[in-house]
Amino acid sequence: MSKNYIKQKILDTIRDIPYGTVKSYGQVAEDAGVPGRARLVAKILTDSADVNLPWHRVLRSSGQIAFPKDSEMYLEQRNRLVAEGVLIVSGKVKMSKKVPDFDALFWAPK
DNA sequence: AGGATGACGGGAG
DNA sequence: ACTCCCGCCATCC
Repeated sequence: MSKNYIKQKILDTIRDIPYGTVKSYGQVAEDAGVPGRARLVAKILTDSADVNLPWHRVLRSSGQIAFPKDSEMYLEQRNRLVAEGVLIVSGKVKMSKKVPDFDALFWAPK
């Protein structure tokens, strides 16, 4: 189990996140076979500027975007998520895979 | 060598 | 919802 093998595994896991859905750093780590290594996932994202990588589909377990609210990256990530139709309420993405109900959609702040 | 720092997480109060 | 606090571990002073 080389260091690169794990890195590759994590990148693959991120690439496999379906369009319009999200996963937390911890979930990615777990699915990649390295539970408890959320920080490693973040680190790998930091130094992989791969354009084909859906980095915007990875968020905190709380559903929050990991960047400061006013940062460039924050806006970029938020825009990409919205573009994929991901529902965001009060700055938090709905982590549930369940389809949001009518009320949630109707009352969601613009 | 040792302390501080992260695109983090979970538990306790 | 919010604050501390600790586990985690690669990196950087």
